[in-house]
This record gives sequence, C-alpha cells and structure tokens, in this order.
Amino acid sequence: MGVKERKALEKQIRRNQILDAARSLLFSSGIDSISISKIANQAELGVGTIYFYYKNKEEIFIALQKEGVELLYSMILQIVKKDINHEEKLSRIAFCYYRFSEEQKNYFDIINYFLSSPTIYFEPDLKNKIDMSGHKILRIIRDIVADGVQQNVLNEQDPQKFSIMFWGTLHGLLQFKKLEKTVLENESHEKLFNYSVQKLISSIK
Amino acid sequence: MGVKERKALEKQIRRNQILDAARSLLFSSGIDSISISKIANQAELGVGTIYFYYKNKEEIFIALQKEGVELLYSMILQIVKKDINHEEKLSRIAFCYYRFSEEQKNYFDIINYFLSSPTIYFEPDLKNKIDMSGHKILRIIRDIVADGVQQNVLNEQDPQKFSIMFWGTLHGLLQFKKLEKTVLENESHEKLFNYSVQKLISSIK
Amino acid sequence: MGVKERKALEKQIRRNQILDAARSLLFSSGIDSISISKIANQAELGVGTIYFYYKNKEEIFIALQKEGVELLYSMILQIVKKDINHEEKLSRIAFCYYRFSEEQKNYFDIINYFLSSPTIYFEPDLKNKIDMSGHKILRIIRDIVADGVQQNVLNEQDPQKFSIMFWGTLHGLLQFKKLEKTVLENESHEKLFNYSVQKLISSIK
Amino acid sequence: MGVKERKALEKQIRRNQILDAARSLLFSSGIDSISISKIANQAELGVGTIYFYYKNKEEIFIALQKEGVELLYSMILQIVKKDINHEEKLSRIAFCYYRFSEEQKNYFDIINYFLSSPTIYFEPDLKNKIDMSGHKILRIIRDIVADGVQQNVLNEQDPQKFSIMFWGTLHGLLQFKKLEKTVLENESHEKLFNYSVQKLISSIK
DNA sequence: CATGAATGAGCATTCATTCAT
DNA sequence: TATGAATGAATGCTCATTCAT
Repeated sequence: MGVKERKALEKQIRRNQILDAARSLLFSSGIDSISISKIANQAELGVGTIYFYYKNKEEIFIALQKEGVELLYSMILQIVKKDINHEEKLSRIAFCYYRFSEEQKNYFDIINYFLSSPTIYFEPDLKNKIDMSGHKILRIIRDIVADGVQQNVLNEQDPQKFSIMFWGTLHGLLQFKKLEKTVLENESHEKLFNYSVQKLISSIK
Repeated sequence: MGVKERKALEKQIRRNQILDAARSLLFSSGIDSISISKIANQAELGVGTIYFYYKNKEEIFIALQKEGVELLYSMILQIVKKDINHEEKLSRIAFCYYRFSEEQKNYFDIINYFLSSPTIYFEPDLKNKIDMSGHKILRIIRDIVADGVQQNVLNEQDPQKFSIMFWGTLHGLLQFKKLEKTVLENESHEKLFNYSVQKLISSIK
Repeated sequence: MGVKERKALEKQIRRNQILDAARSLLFSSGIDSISISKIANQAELGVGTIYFYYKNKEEIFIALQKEGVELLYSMILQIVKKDINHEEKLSRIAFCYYRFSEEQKNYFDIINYFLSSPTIYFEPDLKNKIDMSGHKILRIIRDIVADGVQQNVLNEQDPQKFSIMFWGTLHGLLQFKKLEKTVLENESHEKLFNYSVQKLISSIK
Repeated sequence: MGVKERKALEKQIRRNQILDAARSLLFSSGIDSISISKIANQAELGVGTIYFYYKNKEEIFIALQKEGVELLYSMILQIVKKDINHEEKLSRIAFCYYRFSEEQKNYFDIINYFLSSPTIYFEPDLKNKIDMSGHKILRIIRDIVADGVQQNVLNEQDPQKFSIMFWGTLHGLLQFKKLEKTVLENESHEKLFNYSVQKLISSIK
C-alpha cells in the first residue's frame, strides 16, 4: 500500500470517527441538539479538526442522511430478494418505509430535514452524493413495476413516474402522522397508510 | 361603539400590525430568519409589546400558518363554486395547491415547517386552531368525492380516506420539487405532478 | 360609618385581596416566581392597580414577611401559655422555629430573603412595620428568661442580649440545613439543632 | 516547560483574568449586579469566551466564594499559629469572622448568598469544591476545642457539634447586623456579638 | 495535521414600572 | 380609582466558524 493510499484510508477513518460521534448525538438527543463542538467532544477531537474533515455542519448532516437512506435501501433490498410477487413486493416496500419512519425515527427526521427545509440548497457535488442513495430506492420500485409490466401482471405505461408518485405518496402520508388526532379526525394513521398503498397498487393492476 | 368594543378592536389592529411585520419578514427573508426582536423592530414596537399580544413566537407562527391555510382554502373555494364536473374539480384543486406552493412559497414553507419539524409540538389549543383550517380543505375534497359517488360518476368506498391520500400525495410530491435535477432524473416536476393527479383521479372513476 | 371610614375599609380589603394573590403565588411556586403581573392576574386586577395599593414589589414582600412572622409569633404564643417550666418553654420555642422552617418553608424563605439580601435596605417606615412583629418574638424569649431569673431558676445577667443570641443561633443553624450532606459531615441537622438548644439553655441554668 | 504546561498556565491566567473582572464588579456594585456580559466587558473578552473558561455563572460565583472562604481561612490560620490559650483562640477567631463580615463585606455577602438562597442548588461536584474550603474552618475550631479538652482546660463532649454551633451562632448574629436600629432596640451589634462569644466559650469551660 | 481559544451576534423571554385614559 | 398597553434593558446562554500556533 502506497503512502497516498494509507493517507486516504486514514482520512476515511477519521471521517467515520466524526460521523460516529454525530450519529451518537443524533440518536441520543435528536437532530436539534447536534452542534459541532458537541461532535468534537464526543469524537475526542478538536473543533478545528472537524472542519478539516468536513466543510461544515451541513456536510455532516448530509453524510448522516446518506447513512439513513442506505439503511432504508438495505432494508428494501431484503424484500426484493424474496420470492414473492410484484404486488407483494411493492406493498412490503411501502410498509418497510412506514416501519422505518417509526423505528428509525432519527434517520427519518434527518431525511425530512433536508427535504422540507426551505433554506437548504445543496451544492452540486453534495447533491450527487445523495443522488446515489435516494436514487437507488426509486430505481428498485421502477424496476419492479417495469418487470411486472413486462410479465403482463402489472399495467403501467410509465414505471418511472409511477415510482416517484408511489414514494411521494408514502412520504406525504408519513408527514401527516402528527395530525392523527386532529385533522385526520381519528382515522388510524396506519390504516390510512394501508388503504393508500392498496389504492396505489390497484391502480397499476 | 362602547369602550370595550373599541379596545377590542384596537387590540386586534395591533395583533395584525405584528402579524404584518412577521409576514413581511417571512416574505423577505424566509422563515428561518424570523426572530422576535426583528418582528418588534419591523413593527416599530418594543420587544415586550410583542409578548403582550402573543404568548410566544410559536403563536405568531401559528397565526401565520393559519393565514396561509385560509388563503389556500379561499383559492380552492373558488374552484368548487365553478360549474365543472367532479373530476375537473379535483384536478383543479390539485393544481391550485401546486400553484400555491410556487406563488405563495413562503406560506407553503411555513405550513411545511410545522408539518415536518420533529421537535415542534403544538399545545392542544393551538392545535385546534389549525384544525379548523386544514380540516376544511380535506372536507371539500371528501365532499366532492362523496357527491360524485352518490351521483354515480365516481366510485370510491371511503371518500374520507381518499381525500387524505389525495392530499398526502400532493404534499409529498411537492416536497420532491428540489430533487428535480437529481433524484428525479430530470423528470419535469410539473409533469410528474400532473401524471400523479390523473392517476389518483382515474383510480376512483 | 362615615365616607372616610368606608373608603379606608375598602382600601384595606383591596390590599388584602392583593396580598392573597401574592401569598397564593408564594406558596404555589416559591418566592422567585412572584411578579407583579402574576399577582395582578391572580388578584383579577390591573397591573396599575397593584401600584396604587402598594408602592412597589418590595412592599408586598414586606407584608408577606410580616404575615410569616406573625404566624410564627402566634405559634410561639401557644407555647408560652402552657403550664411548663422556663427551660421547657425555651426548648419548645426553639423547636417551634425549627418546625416553622420546614413546614412553613415559604414564609421562612421570605424572612430569610430580607435578612440576607445585601442589597435590600428598608426605608424607615417599612422598617418599623417589621419591627413590631420580629420584636415581639424576641421579647417573649427575653421575658421568659427574665422571669426565670427573678424566680431564681435561671441565671442570666442580660436576658435581652441572651434572647438575641438565642435567636441568632437558631437562625444561623437553620441556614446550615443545606450543608448537611457536605460540610456538616453527615451530622444529623436535627440532632445538631437539638444539641445547640440544650447547650444554650444549660448556659443560663 | 513543555507546551502542555504552558497552555495550562495560560488557561489558568485567563481564568484568573475573568475572576478578577467578576471580583471587581462584585466589589464595585455588589453581587446582584454581576452579569456575564458585564464580566465579559470588564475582562475585555467576548461573552462566549467566558463560557469557554467557566461552565456557567454559578461556577464563577463558586470560585469567588471559594476565594472568600480561603481568605477567611488564612486569616484564621494566623490566629491559630499564635501562642495563646484555647479560649483566646476561639475568641479571636470569632472576631476575625466579625471583622471579615465588615472589611470583606462583598466576600461575606457572596458566602451568604449561597447559604441563604432557597433556589440555588449546587451540582454535586461544585459542592465538593466548597466543602474543601468551608470544612477546614470548622475543623480548626473543632481541633482547638478537642485539644483543649484533652489538656483538661476545656470541657466539651462533642467538639464537632460544638464547632458547628459556634459557627452557626456567629453566622446568625452577623445576619442581624441590619436589624441593629430596629429589632435589636439599639443594642450595639458589636457588644452583642462579644457577649455571645463569651457565652459560647464559657459554656465549655 | 491538529488544535482549541476566541468571537460576538443572536436567541426567546421576563420584568418592574409608567402613564395616558 | 382603575386600567392595561407599552416599554426596552437585561438575562444566561449557544453556536458555527476562524485562525494563529
């Protein structure tokens, strides 16, 4: 291993060390309580050091978000591998996201943070990092649908658009969770989610 | 007009004056830059005075959000009154929300802010205030669908659930706007929205 | 009853109404959370009205303190009336103060507040108001001692000085309560108090 | 001197610089007027810098208090070293405290502040810091008494309790200073103090 | 590479008091 | 008498970022 490679490796190790600290804070106290100095403290590094490895706080958040998306992606991957029909796959993917929003609330929050904050605009290169991750999930859905269409068990002219609509619907509904007791008039949020998923799937049968 | 009434009126005027200031800040610099002292400054009032009229910052935000929802509501109401068929109504309502998210971006942001922030939690009575507004929109959609079903031009067993799914889909998709260039692989966001709305409406034909 | 008298009576009633509110706040949330506007709110009066009946916040505190001292005084009076010997009386008075510091902690705190705050200096006429109350307690002790001396069961040349020392000792020791676990090395605070009272009484036998 | 040592030294210097500022404010305007921003101003540092060296305002007060106690301790230590008898030592210690309360009024106030405020509650580790200081004074008194007992010139079964009572009496009486003109009926506060000290000492002869 | 000291604007909120009506 | 609107200084504290060493 050359010097360059070792350096690069060490750099990656440090980056992970910092991310570990940030994640630990995210999970112990939520997104709002993450500050650079707390991360530095947790990582047993100097504040300045953090800035050597990450341009700013946002970049750390991005990395964390990516982690979350990857986790979700891996969960979804488990489903795809299963020997079940297309509809079942879509249905399970949907509920996988539902579970994710509950069981991995902190990751869900951070994903949400970037999606809904009006002020945060990604710089092009950061953008790409997220692409790789978020993308893959949509592609899975699209591929399932496309495959179903090809096998004549599903009927949809534009699997790409459908996958985005599918995901958008899930995402939108998950945000309504906190309205359960008020605007939703005590509709069970889970049943609502279930209803919507069935509706979506039915629409491409 | 009695003294009491005049006082009450003046109080309302002041409350509006403060809201004007907050709204003006919201529109000029976005939600993240609103602080009480800036509001006070803008309204040409003392900081303490703000607290005389609003319990805290949240209450101001709530009022602002309510304004936004009411505005959206009134826009939707225009559509409902029109002499067009059920499908057309739903379609136009959807695009009304789309337009709202663009033309009234600041109001859309503030609604979003409350919906997606993991930390903000409404006190019960504040919650109710929003209920009244957000509720009404869902009810409109539900009523259109229910009416369509009754007239045998639409087919849906649970108009209530559908209305929430309908809105959730729109809301979720609008959040994807900023992913247009990346995750969405240059799908036109508007076309995507259009596609989804058609899909939704088709599903209850 | 003349107009003047009725006016004076009404004024007194209002003053009490305000004091009731202040006391209620004192007891529900402690001395630090008393503010004029809270008092006004509690008393269902305007803020300005409070200032009509009391010069300032301090004057209200003074009145509250007076109440506390009077309560303590009345408790002590019960003891004096009893048919017990001089020593027993002194001992019981001491424990009466001990109990008072625990059971009427809020009153004790407010008395303490005025006694230990370095900044608060009473204006002459306010001073007098407190005199009347605090005084009486010292006089009781002095009289017991003086009486004991006269009856040849106690031996003390200066009952006046002794009564002040007596009270000062009690007061000083009560302040040490919060040091129980640290500086006092786990000496039981109560036993310590007991020891001191016995020592004081022994010294004038 | 290594880098680490120099850094540590510099850190200590800064901490002192901040403490100097706080003490200067304490002496010029009293304890109630000390605020972090005033300290920062006086020390010619940014507000944030203060928080870099001290966790919070309380920690600064604690440091100040510790200073005061240490000063008092050193004054008392002078007395102990003298070649005078046990009674004389106790008597002089008492007057040392009296003098301290007058000549070092600000330090006395700060000690008092922590002892009598109902709301301030020390965090355990801060508590310990004070322990070390306050403790030592009580131990001196206890040792003098214990020594006197052993040499058969004093008579007291529990020197530990006595030392606390001794100190409590002094402390309580010092708080009565401001009552000199009213409740104390023009008893000279100093004579009163003198009387009490003699009484205390007599009680263990 | 790594550090950590320094910054100072910024935050939400409280408060005793005044005064025109 | 009684009101309550208005004040604005003051509070303790946080934070992302910089930069000299």
